[in-house]
Amino acid sequence: MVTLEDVARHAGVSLATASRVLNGSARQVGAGLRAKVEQAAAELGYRTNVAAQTLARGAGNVIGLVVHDLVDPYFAAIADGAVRAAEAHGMVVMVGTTHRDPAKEIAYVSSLGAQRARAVILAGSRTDDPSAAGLRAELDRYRNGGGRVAVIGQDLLGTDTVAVANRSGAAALAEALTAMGHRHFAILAGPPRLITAVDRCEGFAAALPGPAPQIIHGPFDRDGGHTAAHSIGPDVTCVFAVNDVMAVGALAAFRERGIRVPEDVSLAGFDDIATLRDLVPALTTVRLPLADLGARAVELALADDDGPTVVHVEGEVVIRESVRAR
Amino acid sequence: MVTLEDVARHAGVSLATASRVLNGSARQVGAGLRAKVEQAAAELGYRTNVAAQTLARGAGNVIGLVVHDLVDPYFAAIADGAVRAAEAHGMVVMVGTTHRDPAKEIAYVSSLGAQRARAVILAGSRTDDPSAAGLRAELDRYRNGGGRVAVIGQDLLGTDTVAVANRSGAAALAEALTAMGHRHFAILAGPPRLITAVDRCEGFAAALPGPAPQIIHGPFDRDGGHTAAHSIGPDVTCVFAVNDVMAVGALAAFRERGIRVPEDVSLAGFDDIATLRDLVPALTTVRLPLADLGARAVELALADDDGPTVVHVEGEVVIRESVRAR
DNA sequence: CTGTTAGCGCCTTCAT
DNA sequence: ATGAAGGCGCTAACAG
Repeated sequence: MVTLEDVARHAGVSLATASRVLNGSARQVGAGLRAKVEQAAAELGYRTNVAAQTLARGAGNVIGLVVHDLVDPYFAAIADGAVRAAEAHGMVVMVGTTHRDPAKEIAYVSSLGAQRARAVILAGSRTDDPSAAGLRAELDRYRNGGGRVAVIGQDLLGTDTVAVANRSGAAALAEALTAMGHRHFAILAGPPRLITAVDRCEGFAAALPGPAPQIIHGPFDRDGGHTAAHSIGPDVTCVFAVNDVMAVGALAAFRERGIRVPEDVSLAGFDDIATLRDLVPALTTVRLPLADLGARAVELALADDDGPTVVHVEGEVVIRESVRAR
Repeated sequence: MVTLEDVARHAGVSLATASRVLNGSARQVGAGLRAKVEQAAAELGYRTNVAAQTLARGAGNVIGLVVHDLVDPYFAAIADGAVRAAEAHGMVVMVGTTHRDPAKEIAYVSSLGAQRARAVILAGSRTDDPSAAGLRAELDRYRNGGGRVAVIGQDLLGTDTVAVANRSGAAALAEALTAMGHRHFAILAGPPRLITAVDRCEGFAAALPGPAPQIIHGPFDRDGGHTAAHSIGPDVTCVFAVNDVMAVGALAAFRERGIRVPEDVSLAGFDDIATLRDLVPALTTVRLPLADLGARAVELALADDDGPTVVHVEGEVVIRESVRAR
């Protein structure tokens, strides 16, 4: 491994000069020496040792991203946006997947702290229960060490956050559906303590003028939607799944039972997952700028503002074939 | 930031002892001191400084993963497997997305070299053209620096590789389709120089007993399949898209033109993307253990064998509704 | 503008 | 089993 010192010697300059041209920011080196150094570096095949650099500088160039599941297109899209934004800032991202295990989430934050990561981005909403205390403590520790934290979802950790307007988005969807003549709804509501799910569910229900909707809880994924769909009451004309992936599960369940969408029942989701755009019937949903969410979180975490900043992101109702007017 | 030295002082032991307790491998420290150190570390909230550790040890704990696009479920699944496997080895994964830009691929490998990454995993097949020379050079440099590299796809870089049996998988599919009575095929073949695409296309074509198939080139993604599908000849009874995502595009194109699948034409893909499992009609395809691909690549790269190891992975033909017997 | 010189935090022989 | 001391490769004041 060739070191900076090798380069300096080879170029006949001091270590400091070599450092300045190869890594330093303010370019205060004469053109002659600069060229010599650059050539020497090229000839020797020098590579910066990031570990040494990080140690000396006291700050690294990694951004940590913690998601539940990369296979879930929701998180994949967020990760994509985050990676792009990080790259634009000359940072690299380290991803951790928790598969919904709170302990792993904590472990990742801890690990990222050890890496002296510049920032950590948490995607996937925190569940409302006490186990979150551990995470909170770990995050505080991380921040005390000088790290920045940004959360995608809701503002409840007192950090920078990209807040998704789940309530109002769901409400807007409810209104659109109501305007199309629907009165009897069922909500595939997801886990009773998952804040994102609860917000969407409540926002939707609260905006309904007619009778209270049937609420069916279950897992936040495809199979959760599939299972929940089996419990839907007979007079329901429109089903709202709190995310697109669940809606897909519901769609499959309906198909299995010979229930046609949208002829027999209308169906709507939330997120507008791109990979699902070719589904038939096309899913009515609330579009979220997923990649943006990730990118903005990175921007927030990297901006050196003082207090926690909260950015609000609205969804947009998109009516497609899976819903039919009554 | 509390350092190891702080911990040592607080525990009344030497720096070396503290190091051995907190990070070293062979545990050669007395129970008494060990306890003291652990308590001190806990009280002070000590966190290993990975950068310092990496510098001192000369080797870090990061594995680099370079993919084209995290939003593509194919890569997302691979990334998922890689992250899990890495975690099992106490490593973390840094992902880079190239969005099919060869220059970015090189840049990432370079960056990972600077990070002294333990290994880099390259997913997404190398294109056959000369621009690959740059990548090759960069990889050699990386390996000369002591890094391991593993490739997912085909064995052509002389590195550890998880080789996907694209040819034989496609051939098996062709045979199955032929056995169902199909004779006139079209292949949505992807880019003419993308090895994975070419192998699948050729493997399929070579296994056909009847007339030569119509071959239509285009991008390797959803829109590529969509566009290519418009050029399909009138007598074709079965279409093979070289990956599932392209098949989805083709499906959409058929739908737009009122061509029914599988009544009017049969359709098959490759990969068996889980997210697409609920498509209607369900896609006939060749199943690949995607997450395994990523995990195995990590295992390969981490195993300290001597020469390059090549692991072969077979696909499995899965017949679903999108194909109908003639 | 360029060179000297301390560290950054940890690991690891080498003695004891 | 434990401690002392020299680096790992780079950056960042300080001097010239």
